[in-house]
Amino acid sequence: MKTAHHRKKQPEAVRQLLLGVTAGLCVEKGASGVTLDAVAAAAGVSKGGLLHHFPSKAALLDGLLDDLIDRLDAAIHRAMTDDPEPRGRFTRAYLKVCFVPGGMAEEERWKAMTMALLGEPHLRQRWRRWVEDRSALHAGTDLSINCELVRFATDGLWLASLLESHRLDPAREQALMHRLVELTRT
Amino acid sequence: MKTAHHRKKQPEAVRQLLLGVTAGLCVEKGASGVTLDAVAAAAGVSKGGLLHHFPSKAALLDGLLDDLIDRLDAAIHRAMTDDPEPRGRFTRAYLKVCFVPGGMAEEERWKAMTMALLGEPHLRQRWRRWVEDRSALHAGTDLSINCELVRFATDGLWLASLLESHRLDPAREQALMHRLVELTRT
DNA sequence: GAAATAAAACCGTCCAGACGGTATGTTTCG
DNA sequence: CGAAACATACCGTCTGGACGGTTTTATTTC
Repeated sequence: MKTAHHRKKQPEAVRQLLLGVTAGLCVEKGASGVTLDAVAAAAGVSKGGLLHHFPSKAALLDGLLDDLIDRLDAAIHRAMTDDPEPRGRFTRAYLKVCFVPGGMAEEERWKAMTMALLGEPHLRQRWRRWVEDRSALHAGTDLSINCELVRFATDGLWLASLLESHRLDPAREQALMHRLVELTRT
Repeated sequence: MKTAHHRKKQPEAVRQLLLGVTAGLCVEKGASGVTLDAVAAAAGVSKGGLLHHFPSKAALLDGLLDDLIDRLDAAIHRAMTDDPEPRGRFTRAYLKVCFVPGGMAEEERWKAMTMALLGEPHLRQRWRRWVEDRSALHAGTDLSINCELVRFATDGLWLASLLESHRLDPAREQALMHRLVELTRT
């Protein structure tokens, strides 16, 4: 790829591209399909270039997690400020961000990340930390049994979409969402 | 089957051992830690021996899934026959099997399996088939929104235990379970 | 403001080790 | 014996990543 030399350099764009390609590859070919060669090739970058942005494979996955946690935090925060009712606010935001179309735009990447997460003990721990932190942070408003239930159901729904399990029809999904939101208010 | 005197080799036992070791390795070292060499070493068997029982790595993982699906079906069936109430019977059994201590003894192996499942598109599809089949099979008794909700929550709970997220205290867990069972009856 | 210099953003190659798998023994058991 | 249950040795490929070069961009200097 000779043109790469003469192209205008946009390191941040390349970085994002690499993360996106990593995520996509993870979904399509599975966790074992994520190799430096494959990522570099799919992104139209040499392996050396890839290793310039992320000095190791672990750094690449860590970078992906960092990026996505930031986005998730931002999306949740956005959803929470739109919600006047304090009780169960975080739980509703969590639900909304995960499943309302515009909530979390990068669904594909999250799928990928979840897979890598479950596969790699190190990432698993980092994720666990995030969950604990957020849980403690919103203990004041989202501690009820029902809220906890809703959050677990959200995770379950999420897992189902990840596994591409039986897609329930939209009407039913709508009803389920409504019921879940309802539960956060009791 | 067991003539303790002259039976030195117990191929079936070795087979089970290999599956167990595979599962354990997957949990401890992550999906990438599952290599034929590692499995063979951890089981105290040569790689040739391992490949005698499972002619390929894919066959090993498939075998693990087969084995666990059989166990899951059996456990669910057992739980269902103990339940007099038809409505939501399957959902309650699903919940019980996943979280009552004696329900599903092989928790470690299920954790491993889920990871491998999410990582490998092929296994993902096989699992999806199982979910669809069971869902259709019990459509008569477990079709309500609440049942679906409970099943999703079960998956979420299970995912949390997989990630070793914040272990909620037993009393709270008990309350949550009670609430979930309650929901299956409405 | 242009030349000089530093630094960042890449490329292409090579390699040591790991990995899945084969091919070929050797022991054990019915 | 003969087949199943293992072990040993080995091979081709792939993978992570180290390394040295080249080109683009930013900064300083005069």
